[in-house]
Amino acid sequence: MQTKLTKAVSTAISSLQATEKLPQDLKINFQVTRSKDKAHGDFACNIAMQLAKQAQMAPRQLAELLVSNLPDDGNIKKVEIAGPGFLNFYVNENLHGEILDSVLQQNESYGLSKKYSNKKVQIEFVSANPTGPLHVGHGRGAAYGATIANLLAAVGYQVQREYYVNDAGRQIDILTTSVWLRYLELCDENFNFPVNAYQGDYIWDIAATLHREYSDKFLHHTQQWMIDLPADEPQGGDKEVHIDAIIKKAKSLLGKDNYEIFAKCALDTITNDIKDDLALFGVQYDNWYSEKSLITNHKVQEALSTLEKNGHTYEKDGALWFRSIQFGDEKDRVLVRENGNHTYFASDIAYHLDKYNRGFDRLINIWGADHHGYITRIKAAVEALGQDPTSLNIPLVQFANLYKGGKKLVMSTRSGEFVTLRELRKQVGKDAARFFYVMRKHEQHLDFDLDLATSQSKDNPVYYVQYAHARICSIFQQANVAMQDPSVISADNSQLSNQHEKNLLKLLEQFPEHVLSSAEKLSPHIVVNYLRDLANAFHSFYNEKDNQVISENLELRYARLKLINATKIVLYNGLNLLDVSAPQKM
RNA sequence: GCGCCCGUAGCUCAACUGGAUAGAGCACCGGCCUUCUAAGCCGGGGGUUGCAGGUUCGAGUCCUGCCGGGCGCGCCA
Repeated sequence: MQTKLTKAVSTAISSLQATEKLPQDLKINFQVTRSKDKAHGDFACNIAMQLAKQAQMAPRQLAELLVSNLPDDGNIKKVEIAGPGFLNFYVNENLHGEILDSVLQQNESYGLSKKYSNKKVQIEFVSANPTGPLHVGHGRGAAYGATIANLLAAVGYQVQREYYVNDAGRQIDILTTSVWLRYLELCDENFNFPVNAYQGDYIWDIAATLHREYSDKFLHHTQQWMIDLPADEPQGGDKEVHIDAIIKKAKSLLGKDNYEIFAKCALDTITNDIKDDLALFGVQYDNWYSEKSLITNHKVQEALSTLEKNGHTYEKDGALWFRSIQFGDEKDRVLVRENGNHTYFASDIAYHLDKYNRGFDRLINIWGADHHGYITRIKAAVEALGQDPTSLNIPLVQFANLYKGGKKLVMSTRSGEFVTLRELRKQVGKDAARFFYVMRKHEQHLDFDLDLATSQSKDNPVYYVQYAHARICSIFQQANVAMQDPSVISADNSQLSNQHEKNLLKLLEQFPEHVLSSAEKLSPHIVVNYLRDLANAFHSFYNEKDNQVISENLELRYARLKLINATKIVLYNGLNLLDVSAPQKM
């Protein structure tokens, strides 16, 4: 309908231009939008105000001219000129509730569209370092990413969901060494556990697994590796230097193969834990991509060669640099260090090149807000590789602050002080957590009140929507009618005439638009807000005594069953996009 | 110091990317259950959209400068 009206207005302009009532060279950029207020018709158009100056006419006068030149269209019932010069359209849509037939017919696919069906998108999210369990901060990225993926799929995209596993680099060495040290403690060795090692209990668990399997096989007495060790922080030393020295000792004492046993066990245990955790959170991935594989498959080398070949690099101070200033970055960046090791940035470039080589039209990286300084850099690299940087979107997800007892909780992975995603899910349930996380704009800070979320009370907004769904199911049960009953399917839509019913019809019709804009703006909260509106419209309808669905009047009864059946379908489809369940009973 | 994000009702957030009288939930006050689930509905109070300018038919939204909060500025990952 919106596009029809847009076209009608355009035609009016052209015909006015043809008769030279309007100048030829107009900058035209107008919108037809749904009116917020019923008094402003169904749709509103701002064209007259936009063109007033260019046409050298008063907006209202221009509006009248436009109205009289609108093509004859059966859809338009009435046009009013209002306010400063809005065209308010009253349209002949949905007068008889035709929308219900499409909803029932399309059922689970109502709301889906094919607008982007020729596009392949990859969405990479969470990608937390596999050095510990996911915490509530990761939860937001997980919920947001999974929902975005659902939304993009709903508008036709072929979607691949990917997790980039940072299984290379120093943090993995720290992890491995932390496990080994805990293992030594299980062998009854005594020493001060380094402050910079991972402190969480899960490290004990991994160490215990290895100790059960190998007993004291990897035991090296403390005296062996303590000698010549630089002091740790509490002893007035540098914690980074201290841990690096222990890593070095661990590698040499254990030998490559045995060290690898610790590394692999730690990595596998944690990665599997993350996989399980996400799966229980309703988040499924199509691909887990290993950072290490980039190195073993020489992809980092390839990416660097490409950059070098295109003249985007130079050597300075013994290091290889990327000329990112040329692409708008504030300074050039190191790719290969003086010591010959490539930087994380270099492998990230290789990773992105590989993504493009896999044939995606569009890439979406969901990052935590603390990575924002990294965006220009990676986009610069993408451009230097000959790709269009606008095909890479990087929505930033702001942190979720946790509150308990009115106090903000401070979290840190290294110290092991954090609330895990698993814990949160156990306390509030998957549905509430998923819903809560995407209720707000992603670039907005989110205050997660644990007391509220765990209260299982009516304050929890997810219940409101689910309750509407459950109520509808219950009515069908009371009426003892199947949702697919022919009397429901073929019920007479024109029975539905009061304000509550019309409201519902209007909202049902808008669902596909909201899914579309939610997907295009990468903003799940649009769907969330829509579902709340729809649930509200249903609850209002339900509470009106005159709206008793199970009415003595059978024609009316079936028409209303049809109406609430369509409402149920849309509630279900909407919740499904959020991976939130739609219970039959509550 | 430089850069990015944010500032809207007592609290948590919307506002269709520049549109008409800035809307919801929570909290507060008052109504509605012998009739399809009261985890619900209806009504009410509550605002100089951080401050000051600017751009235009029109600004919460855009530009400038302040104030306040978050984050980032490594040959770390």
